[in-house]
Amino acid sequence: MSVPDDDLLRRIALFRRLSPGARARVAEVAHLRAYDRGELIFAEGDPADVFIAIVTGRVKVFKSTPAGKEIILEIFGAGDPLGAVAVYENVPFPASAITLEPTQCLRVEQAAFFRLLEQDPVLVRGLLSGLTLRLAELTRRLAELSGGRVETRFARLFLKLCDQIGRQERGGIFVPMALSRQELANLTGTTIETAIRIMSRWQKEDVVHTEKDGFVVLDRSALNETSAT
Amino acid sequence: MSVPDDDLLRRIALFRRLSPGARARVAEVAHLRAYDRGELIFAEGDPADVFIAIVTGRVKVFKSTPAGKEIILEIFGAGDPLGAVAVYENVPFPASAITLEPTQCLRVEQAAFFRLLEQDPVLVRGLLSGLTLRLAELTRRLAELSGGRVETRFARLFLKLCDQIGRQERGGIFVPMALSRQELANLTGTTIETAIRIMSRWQKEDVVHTEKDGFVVLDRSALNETSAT
DNA sequence: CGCGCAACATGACGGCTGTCATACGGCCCC
DNA sequence: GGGGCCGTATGACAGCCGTCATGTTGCGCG
Repeated sequence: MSVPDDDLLRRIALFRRLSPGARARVAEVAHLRAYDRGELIFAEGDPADVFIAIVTGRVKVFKSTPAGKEIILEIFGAGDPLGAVAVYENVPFPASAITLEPTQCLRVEQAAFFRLLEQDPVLVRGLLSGLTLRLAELTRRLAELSGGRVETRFARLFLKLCDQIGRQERGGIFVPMALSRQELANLTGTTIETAIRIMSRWQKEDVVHTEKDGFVVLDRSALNETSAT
Repeated sequence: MSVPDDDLLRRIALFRRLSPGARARVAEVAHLRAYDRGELIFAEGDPADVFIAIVTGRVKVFKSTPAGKEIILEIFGAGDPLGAVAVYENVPFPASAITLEPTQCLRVEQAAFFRLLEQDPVLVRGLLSGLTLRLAELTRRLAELSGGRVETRFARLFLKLCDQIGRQERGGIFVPMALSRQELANLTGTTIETAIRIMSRWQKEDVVHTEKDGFVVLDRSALNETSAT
């Protein structure tokens, strides 16, 4: 654990708008921590005694279904906060978080986090804004999950990935995120076999190619058609 | 539209904890409005220029899926706020709201609502708490929707209704909420036909009976077993 | 190099469930 | 009373998709 500098704090959405003085106060109580790929940051039910934000890397937040399978609620990247709400409301984490890549996180102990919130109403407002976005995203996914076919959900997932992190590269749109078939299945609420079947067919039909470090979307219009079904 | 009294304001969770003086300020800017059953309060995409809270009655909040069907996100009752986040963030309503029964709502114009928020940090904190609960509920439903069978979701829905508003009555647990088959389908993310099939079978097997003004759960243990599948 | 493990791949099979079609009872309104 | 509409009910049928089973490929490791 080391002390973060101001430049690093500015990378976190929640702290970016703070005055330099306020960020200095944050720096005093924040600690950096590095995680390996696949490392558990917190588990569902753990007491939320620390606020966490991602500096570099990516993290999947997931929840176990009553049947014991897991469903990925969201994939967070640099700048996103983790479990902010749980800390604020002092309730256990409602989901688990595991790194998808080597990841650096910024951590603030609960008591110190509360002191920061009291001093800066801007932070509370920031929390509310972030929550709003998540809520909208979750309702969208809820509407999507119900009733559609799995292939439709896959198409929409990849279209979203393209828009968020895709770059024109390798003869298509390269999505630099390595996700296993199992993780794709958990993102779309299906089984690994179905995920494999769809991805295999798309590989053959040159719609989406799987590579070591991500995916290449070759036929975006095909995805658009499928997503409209 | 009429001016609400303090007793009525205390029924709304968000205002209950305010000081009497603060509540008086709320009363000055709030208006009451009555809705018939089945009346639209606001529609997805409408500008969120008014804060609304339910005084009496029940309201379904729903969203349209890409395929054009509707899925009920939540059913709100007395004391619950409606679209608070949208007003706060000044974004269009992300979903629609329609009354399930004759309903009385309290309305505060956007500008006045912002002034209240500035004067009372307690209100902001209250908004955040409410959001947290909704977020948790939505993630739970998201996990539930993915992968389970429809009958399982029905069982869990009725178990939840029992816990929330059920009373020991009519030889079972009476749930005083009249929901059509279509609404049951929208709550569980299925079609009306499947909803009818399940409810018809449960009627024959004396698990759940449908009545004019709600449902009677006769065999709670059967629901428990089904929900475990 | 052989072993073992994890991820990926493919086929068979069955059932849940969505879709289509039809019918019945209650209610409002003319 | 008759007609139309809405909600409920029931059956036939197809197909997606979950489950089970079996192979293949790639990688780390001794």
